[in-house]
This record gives sequence, structure tokens and C-alpha cells, in this order.
Amino acid sequence: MGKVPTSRDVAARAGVSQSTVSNVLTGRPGISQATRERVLKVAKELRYRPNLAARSMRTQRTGRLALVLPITTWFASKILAGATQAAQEAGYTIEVHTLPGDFHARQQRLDEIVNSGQFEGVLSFVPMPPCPSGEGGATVLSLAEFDDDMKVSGDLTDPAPLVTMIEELASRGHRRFLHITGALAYPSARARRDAYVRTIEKLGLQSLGVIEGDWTGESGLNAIRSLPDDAPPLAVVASNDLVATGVVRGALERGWTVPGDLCVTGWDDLVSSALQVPSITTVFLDYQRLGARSVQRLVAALRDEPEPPSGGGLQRIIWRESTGDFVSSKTPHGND
Amino acid sequence: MGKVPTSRDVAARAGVSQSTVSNVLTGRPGISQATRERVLKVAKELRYRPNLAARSMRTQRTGRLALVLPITTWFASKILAGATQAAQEAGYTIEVHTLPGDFHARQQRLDEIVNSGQFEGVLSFVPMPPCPSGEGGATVLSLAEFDDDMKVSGDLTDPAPLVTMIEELASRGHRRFLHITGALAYPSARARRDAYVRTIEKLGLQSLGVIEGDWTGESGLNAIRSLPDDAPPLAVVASNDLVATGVVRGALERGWTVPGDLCVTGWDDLVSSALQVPSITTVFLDYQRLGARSVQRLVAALRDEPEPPSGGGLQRIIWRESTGDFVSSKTPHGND
DNA sequence: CTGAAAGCGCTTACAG
DNA sequence: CTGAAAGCGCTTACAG
Repeated sequence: MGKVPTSRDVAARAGVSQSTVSNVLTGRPGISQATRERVLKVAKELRYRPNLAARSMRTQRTGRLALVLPITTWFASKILAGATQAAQEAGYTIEVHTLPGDFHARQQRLDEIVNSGQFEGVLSFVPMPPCPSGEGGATVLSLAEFDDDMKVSGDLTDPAPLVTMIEELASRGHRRFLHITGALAYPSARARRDAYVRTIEKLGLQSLGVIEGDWTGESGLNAIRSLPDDAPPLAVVASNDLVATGVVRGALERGWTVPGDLCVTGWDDLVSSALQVPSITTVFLDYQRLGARSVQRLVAALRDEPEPPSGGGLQRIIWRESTGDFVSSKTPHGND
Repeated sequence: MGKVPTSRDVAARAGVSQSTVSNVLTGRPGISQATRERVLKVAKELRYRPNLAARSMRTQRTGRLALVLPITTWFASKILAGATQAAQEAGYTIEVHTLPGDFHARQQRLDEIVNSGQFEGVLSFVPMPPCPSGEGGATVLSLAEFDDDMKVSGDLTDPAPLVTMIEELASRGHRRFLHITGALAYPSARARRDAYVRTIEKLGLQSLGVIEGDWTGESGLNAIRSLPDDAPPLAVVASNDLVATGVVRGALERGWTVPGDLCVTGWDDLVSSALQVPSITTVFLDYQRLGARSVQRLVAALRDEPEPPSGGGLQRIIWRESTGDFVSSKTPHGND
């Protein structure tokens, strides 16, 4: 009995035909209760598991989704955790693909993934090239794109919290602002920049500028180094926590206090952000739920079902010391 | 021509039989140069891709590996990037599985993964239960285990850098040490603790204790809060950067300077560690290479080939401000 | 309500 | 050096 049991084995042992086993296991109607129970019992005894390759060949469905992630992103594991669980619940498996750095290689890899016929759906967290899909391509859901109206399309790129943060800081009396962008190849970076410009104008605030950064701490550090000595008092809206951390370092380097002379906001709620001194005011995004919901959206699209309700509210501002806010000693997120 | 081309289509168009196409594509010997070229040309024209499910059914090989990761780990994406690339080079695909928190559910999930028959190999970064594998289980390579000799087995759990750090600090005159552990369910946490105890004893240093932590920043913070007022001067060996960040906060809270009164080392080289003030002395581990190498080891085991050379040296100490070291303004790792 | 038969696309001995 | 035939394990009309 070194062999893995097949549906034929189950059929033989249950005294029915292979098709009946199949009908029971795929949940078709029109099987007597007694037969159904017997088959299920035998299948369990034999620890029978359907051969997915064989099933896939018959059904012409692979049951596989591709998840495309940038080569190294800190939120990958959270997305993954949510996505794999949601996929499992929907009866799909997920294969992760990280894209290489070189642009041409990326395009080719994406094309391969979308058109390989191996995946029913593709969930991408990197910007997709303009319609590489041809005839038999997979259904693609990209969370790093603008939609047709050039509006940001979804939680990953929604800059709303940035607007709220500026409004709140303004209501506290802040008048002088500065924005350090993320890498502008990312829709989220462009969305935040545009929201910054819009909000400053709307509220009649003073902007010392929009400095182009690249998501790295160094870009934050260098931005602060480039400021004139009379820059403070200043509220810096950084594109993420790492940039904000660089900003803090730059400020201290120049003898400016944080949040006294300069206050700063980030984005991402990195694990260390709550603990650093000063702790960083930030925007928390529930990547795990985002991953799960995205898979659900993709699966709904595959099945021509209506899109599941968005549920909204994946993002949340967390006020901390870098903007002069009180912080309890409890640190909310501290997983390794 | 809305259909995906099959090997039969290629055969017809190339004027050969299906078996010849197969023989060419699987690289068998004994095909004339002319035939080979013609088949390859047609396959390319038709954008033919072998149906992997069908191939898998014939060969009884799935070509799939499972990568098992803890539910949320910051290094997941790096492991993944290396692992998927190495897998692709070896002709395998990788499916990622994150394990739920509940112990019983975990065991069951692991058993399912190992014995599902879907995977030829399993690469695990979580401790595996004692031999869940039965008859037809997959080959398992776990990187979070002790080996048979109860020695740490591999780069993930190798505490050597911790020994080096203590030796270096001692040579600079430090005499009073403290260790804050990671969650002791992890072999790496136990390995570091044991190495700490051993090294303190070997060098005749003074230990103020080994405080059990859980990898979180809070555990570092609380450990420092629990110290007597006369604890400094003190060198704290924290289990990771997050704990070290909590230690810094705790020290500042008590009016102790860092690295003056208290110096601290971490582990992991989190992206923010180079930028925080003070920046954190840490151990960098090349997770991407670790992922790639682990897959290569697993594949070698599957093929009964000799284990590839380890290459060693995946870990590297980075000295920074938290131990009073000079730091250039260049930050080495700052990717988002 | 149940079973016999065909076929998904591939690879693998085997015959020529 | 090349092709005809069988079969991997499943699902799906179809017949009974």
C-alpha cells in the first residue's frame, strides 16, 4: 500500500463506480444519501485526496492564482498571509512571483505570468505594463494602478489620510509644510504628492517645497540637509516611516528639536516606528485584510460574480511623538 | 485560433509526430538537428507552452515546492525573492504557505502540506512537529530546527556573531552585560541565549541576567524598566533590532545615555536601524541568498545529488552608534 | 439514482 | 532517427 489512493480505489472499496465517487466529491446533486455517506467514509479511511493535476486537466481550470510582488517589500508577508487564506477559502492556490529589477526582464516575466495559461488570475502589487495580455491571458487585478478616470484605485494608493493629517496639523497652528515624495514611479507616491499640493492650496498654507525622494531614509536625511537654516518651524509630510526616520536624523543633526522645531509624519507603521525616539506619527494600512479582500475581488471577477463589498477603512492614522502627540506605553504592533 | 496550442498542434504544423515534439522539448538525445530546429521554430511561432498539469500527470512529478513561513515575518519577502528565483532555475515552482496561530491548526496544516502529494519538497522556516510525515510524504527541509546532535543547524540559527560581538565589546572594556532573549520557542532564540551564557562565562564577564523576551520592542522596554538604578554601565545584547529599539527607549526614559551609560546590540538590520538615532549595531543576514541556497539544498536532496557547497558567511555584524561606533552618512540598506 | 466510455495534453516504452 | 499506442487520474455528457 505504498501507493497514493485514486478515485478508482475509493470506488472499488465503496462498491460504486468512479463517476459516482467524482459526483459525490464535487458535490453534485442527485446522489442518494446512503451512497454519499459510504463514499465519503471510504475516502476518509483511505485518506484519499483528488489528484489536482488530473482534475485540472479535465476541467481546464488550474485553480491557481499568481501574486506578483516587487522584489523586496516589507509588507509582502502580510499581504501573503491574507491572500493565501482567502485563496484557500475560495478553493484556489497562490503562487508568488517576485519581479527582477531590470525593466525589460520585468515586462517579459509579467507577460509570461499573464499568458502562461497556468494562472486563472493575477493579482499584482506592481504597476503593470499597458495591456500585455493577449488572447488567452489571465484576468488581472492590479493594486498599483490608476483606474480609467485617473483616480487612485483602491486602498493602496488612497491618499486621504494625508489630507486629514495636514488638516489636523493646520488646526493645531502649523502653517509651514514640506513634502518629501516616494519614488514617483509608484502611483501611491504620485497620489500623495498631488494630495499634498491640493491640500496646502485649499487651506492656504505655506509650502517650502515638494522634494522628490525614493522611499529611502537617505532621501529624507538629504532633504533636511538641503533646507535653509531658517526653515523651522516646519511640518514635514514624509512619504513613509523610513523617510520620516531620515528626517528626524537630519533634524537632530542640525540641532533642531523634534517635534519642537520640526514635526514629521510618515506612512506604513513599521514595527520600529512605535518604539523609536521620537516615535513616528504614521498611517497604518491593514495589508493582511487588503490581501484577503483583493483575492476575493479577483475570484469574484473570475466567476463573474458581483464585486464583494469593499468594507473600506483599511487605513488609520496613528498619532505619535513626532507630531507632539501623547503615546501610551503600550506598543500596538510589535511582532517579529 | 482562440485555443491554446498543444503539442499536437506543434506536431501537425512541423510535420512530425507528437512524440517527436515531446522528445525535442524535454531535451532527449537522438533527434536529428534539422528536426529539432524545425520543432523549436514552430513551437515558438505558435507560442506553445507545455501544459504542466498534463506533464505532471504523466511524470508523477508535480514540480512544486512548498515554502512554509510564520504568519507574519519581516524577512518573508527576501526569502521569497531568493527562493523563487532558485526554484525557477531548477525547474520548480514555489507555493507559499503561511501558518495560522493556533497550535493544533498549525499541525494539521503542516501535515496536509507534507502529505498532500502536491509537493515534492517542503522548505520550512517554522519549527516542524516531530515527524508528521507518513508514507508518501514530501521531502522536508526545515531551517528552524536543531539537528540530531542538538547543534544549531544552519545560518538561520547560528549565534556566532553574538559571540563575536561580546568579545569585541569586552575588548573595548565592557564588563557588565545583559541579555534579552527572543521568544524561546524559536531555536534561534535559544541558540543566542546559550551562546550568551557560554561567552560571558568563558570571558569571565559579569552578567546582570538573562531576561526572557518575545522579539517585541515592548519586551526590550520592559526589561530596561525592571533594572535597578545602578545598572549602568551596561552592555545589552538584545535578541533583535526591535528589542534593541525598546531598550534605547527605556534607557532614555530613565535618563541613561546611549551609548554612554548603556550600549546595545540588535539583530536583523531592519531598514530603519541604520537611520534611527542612535543607529543600531546589528547582525545582517542575507535572507535572499539564504532562500536561494535552501531551495538548492532541497532540490539536491530531491534528486539524490550531493548537497551543494554551503558558501557560508551569510551573517555580518554591522557596528553602529548604539555601541559607540562611527557611522558614515551613507546608509547601506534603505529599500522600501 | 448510478455506471460505461471518452478524453483533457502530455510522456514513455516499444516497434520500425 | 521517428511514430503509433497506451495511460497518468480525473470529470462529464450520456445511457440506462
